[in-house]
Amino acid sequence: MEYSGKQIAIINAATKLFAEKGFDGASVRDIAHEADVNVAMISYYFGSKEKLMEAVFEDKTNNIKLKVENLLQDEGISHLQKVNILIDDYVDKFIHQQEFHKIMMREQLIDKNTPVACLIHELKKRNLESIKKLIQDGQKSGAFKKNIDIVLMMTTMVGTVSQMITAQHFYKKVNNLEHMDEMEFQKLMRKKLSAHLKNLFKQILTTDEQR
Amino acid sequence: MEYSGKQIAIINAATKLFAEKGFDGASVRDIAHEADVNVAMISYYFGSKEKLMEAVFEDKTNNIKLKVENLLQDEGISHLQKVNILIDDYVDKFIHQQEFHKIMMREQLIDKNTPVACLIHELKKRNLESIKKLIQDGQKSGAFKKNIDIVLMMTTMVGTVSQMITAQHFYKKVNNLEHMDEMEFQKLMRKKLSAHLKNLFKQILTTDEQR
DNA sequence: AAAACTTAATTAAACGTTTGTTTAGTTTTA
DNA sequence: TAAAACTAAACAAACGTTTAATTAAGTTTT
Repeated sequence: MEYSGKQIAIINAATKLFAEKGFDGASVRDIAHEADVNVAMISYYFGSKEKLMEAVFEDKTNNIKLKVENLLQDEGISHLQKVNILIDDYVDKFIHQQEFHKIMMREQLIDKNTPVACLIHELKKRNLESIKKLIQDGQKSGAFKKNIDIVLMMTTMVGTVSQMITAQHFYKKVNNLEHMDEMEFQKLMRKKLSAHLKNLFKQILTTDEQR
Repeated sequence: MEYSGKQIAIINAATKLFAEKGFDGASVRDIAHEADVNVAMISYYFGSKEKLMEAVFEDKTNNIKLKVENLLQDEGISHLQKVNILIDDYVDKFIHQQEFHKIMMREQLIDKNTPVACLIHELKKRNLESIKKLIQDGQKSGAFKKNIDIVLMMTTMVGTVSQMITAQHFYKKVNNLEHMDEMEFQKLMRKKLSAHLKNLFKQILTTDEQR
């Protein structure tokens, strides 16, 4: 789908306000004002507020797919290195698209089978399948141990990053990092999260579980 | 604050619907209908929808405080055992009060300094202080290693459990657990999460980080 | 103990806003 | 000059809240 300048402005304004206030909290007039267009343009271009949300999803999910497929083929790097690259990729994507990820978190909390919920479901399933392959490759080669609950492992990755973004003000405050500008702080978060998750994953994947 | 039967009904209805649909998504008429009371009773008893949300928080945060204070004094158990008890306690509270925790997650996503946001902030700060003591005790005794990023560790605990609850339908589906009834599935989640987090925390706290 | 009075609980209806969407008309573009 | 882009205004529906009237419960007076 090719979007005009105004349509892109609307999608970006919607992304910002849906992330800040939620779908019901952000009115179409808010969005139109933020995008600097007439209210009617939203219905005119997207049909409805609901459809606008779907357009946001179609637009933002294109840049969000993990680069795990190319990783699988690569034979020059170790299995653990592949996992580490995956972690870096995920953390990067999440931080650079915070707004959209916040929208995803909200939508997942809703107890309904909306079109958007299905999109998220498919996205997660596709990601999980790829990662499963990557882990199982490592298991076959003996680099990773058996009996890994991959879904639970992914839950920790997604959950840790989500929680960090959600509570970043809290993290800033308790660590006395309020002097930092936004860019600098994002870099720090990225670094800390990556190192932390790589450490955790190494333990999950390669160390024997204690019983 | 002592609440009458109807007031409790309103608070519980609000908790359910705020969790399902969010603050803006749940109308006062929805809530009144769910609680089987007249719409006007909400303003009559609580003043406003906003104040009702605050009442929900005051009511539900009373049963949510972690039992970490008593743990600190106890000298009969090891430092790692204390952490394990803390994990069990947290997982239990989260699963048994899913609805309220979903509300908390949503509220944390909002970029505003609402009274409710302050309540969450204080709750988290208090919890963090207690856990800090518990960890530092273990460090002084030599049971835990130095240089632990406690906030990051807590982010993983909170994040993993949150993510599991948020995406529990997904977890059910990919593990072919859809035949399970709700109670049985909650037991499984509780067990899996506890074991997983205990394993992770043991690594974070006692194993030397690889560099 | 009955009647009178007071306060609290409860209701249906109405209030003024704000909501998402549509209309009918105007301007711009090709 | 026909199609597309755009606008201000109007639309009905839903929103949170208030009102005015009624019922229930409790207290005081006779």
